[in-house]
Amino acid sequence: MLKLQNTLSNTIEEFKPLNGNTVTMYVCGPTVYDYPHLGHARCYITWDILYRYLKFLGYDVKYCRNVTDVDDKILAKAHNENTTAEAISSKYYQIFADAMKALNNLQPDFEPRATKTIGEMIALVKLLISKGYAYEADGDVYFRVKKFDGYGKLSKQPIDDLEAGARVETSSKKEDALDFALWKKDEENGYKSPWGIGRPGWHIECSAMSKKYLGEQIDIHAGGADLIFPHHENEIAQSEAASGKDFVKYWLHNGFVTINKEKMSKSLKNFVTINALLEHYDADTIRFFILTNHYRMPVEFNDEALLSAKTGFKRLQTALDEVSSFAGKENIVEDKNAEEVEKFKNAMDNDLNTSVALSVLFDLASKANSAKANGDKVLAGKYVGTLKMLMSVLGFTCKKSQMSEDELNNRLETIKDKLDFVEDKSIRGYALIDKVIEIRANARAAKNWDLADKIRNTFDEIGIIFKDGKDKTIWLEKE
RNA sequence: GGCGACUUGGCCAAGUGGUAAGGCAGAAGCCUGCAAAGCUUUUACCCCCGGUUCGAAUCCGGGAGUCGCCUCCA
Repeated sequence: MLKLQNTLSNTIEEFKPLNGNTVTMYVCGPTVYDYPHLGHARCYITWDILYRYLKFLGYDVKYCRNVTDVDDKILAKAHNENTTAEAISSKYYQIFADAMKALNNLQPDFEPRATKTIGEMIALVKLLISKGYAYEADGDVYFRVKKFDGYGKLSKQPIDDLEAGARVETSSKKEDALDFALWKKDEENGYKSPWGIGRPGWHIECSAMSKKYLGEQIDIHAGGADLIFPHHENEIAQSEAASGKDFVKYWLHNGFVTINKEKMSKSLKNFVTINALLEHYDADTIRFFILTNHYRMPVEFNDEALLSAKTGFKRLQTALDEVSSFAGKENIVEDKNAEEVEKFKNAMDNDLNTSVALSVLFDLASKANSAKANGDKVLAGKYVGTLKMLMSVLGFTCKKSQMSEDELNNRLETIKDKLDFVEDKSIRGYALIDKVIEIRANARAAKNWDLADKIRNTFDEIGIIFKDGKDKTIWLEKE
């Protein structure tokens, strides 16, 4: 039985979808005006894993992750770069989408853009006005916070303390300092509405898109913990005031990535972009790094941690590759009833305890390696098949990247003068490597260690390593 | 000031009352012509002080330290 920590109750609750086997899940997506950083990666990897795990459990999941493409920052950037908001948001949406793909996050079932949902937002604002929860003021529309009884129930903020807070934006247009904007007058960049030309407020976007794609009541709404207040609090107010029903059954929030113990963020300028990180570490390493910590805990970024993750993941990858090759395709089977799968599910069921889930993968890798060492292909295939299945549930690519033949030939070119031990000079690419392995195998059989070592050293120069197995030698790209 | 979270071995980390998973790093051994990979073994007075309990890293109280939200923020 899956259990998840619900921010609303601040307790771990059993997960029971509202409607049978269907799960509706909404995640607050990015505002596309800049490069996404590791903090975004953590958030979207976390919820990607929830999506994958729910599907693994057999649920029919409808996953919606919006794109906020109408926003002050987008407009400001467009102004600075002398272009349109559309150009800015399209550019950064594409960068975001590429990053998600590079990280091996699954595509959500719906990925609506705010600018395509304006009609629904206007309808929702109209409804709130008609119910007395909102009011127009000189082209703006504000939500009447004190009219909504449950305000503060998610963030546990006593409304009096909020009011006392000095940092709440005041405006002479508002009836009350706590009221927040549903619609803002903007005659330059706005859309037609009953209140004149303007733009939607940030919070109404998610309420409208969630309602349009998933319905008035949904199972899961997730996002970074920094969205709890005011964003999610305001979403609750808008959606529940409009529908009169509970908006979300389970509110889930992920912790931050920190750097020098401080939250990684745009404003502190202490962020590392996903693209920059991918230049040094592969997607599996980044995912592994994220999964070593529980999703609600902070995770501290530094190179030592990434290096540790890289080595750790490599152990799983090596087991997967080498044991698969040993066992042979016919022996690799997924054993869904294996005790390790049971342990994995127990861990994931416990509020997505991915660090324990990872320990199950190491257990399987270890058992697979041992089976290989004992020459048991059937057992090795069983363990490695199960390992592969569970790695896929966690969203690892499980693909080793083989060097392209062109790249290989480029590298071979730089050592061509040292390949005098290959008689046939016409062979190139992968075939040449195979030939070299054969020559080296013969040299080793003849105990010609000088030649065997010379070959290995020569290829080491171009970043290619030979690993001598029991009955065959394989080559790898050095990292 | 209000609300919330965290403090476990050299580093990271799990642990939801019964005596400390796992990973990285280190050490020893086995295997291998050597190397790589792998296998085996190996290091914890759980921030401090009280309390509850037969028994607490786990529950309660107090203290110290760290962080987050309360403003755009994943």
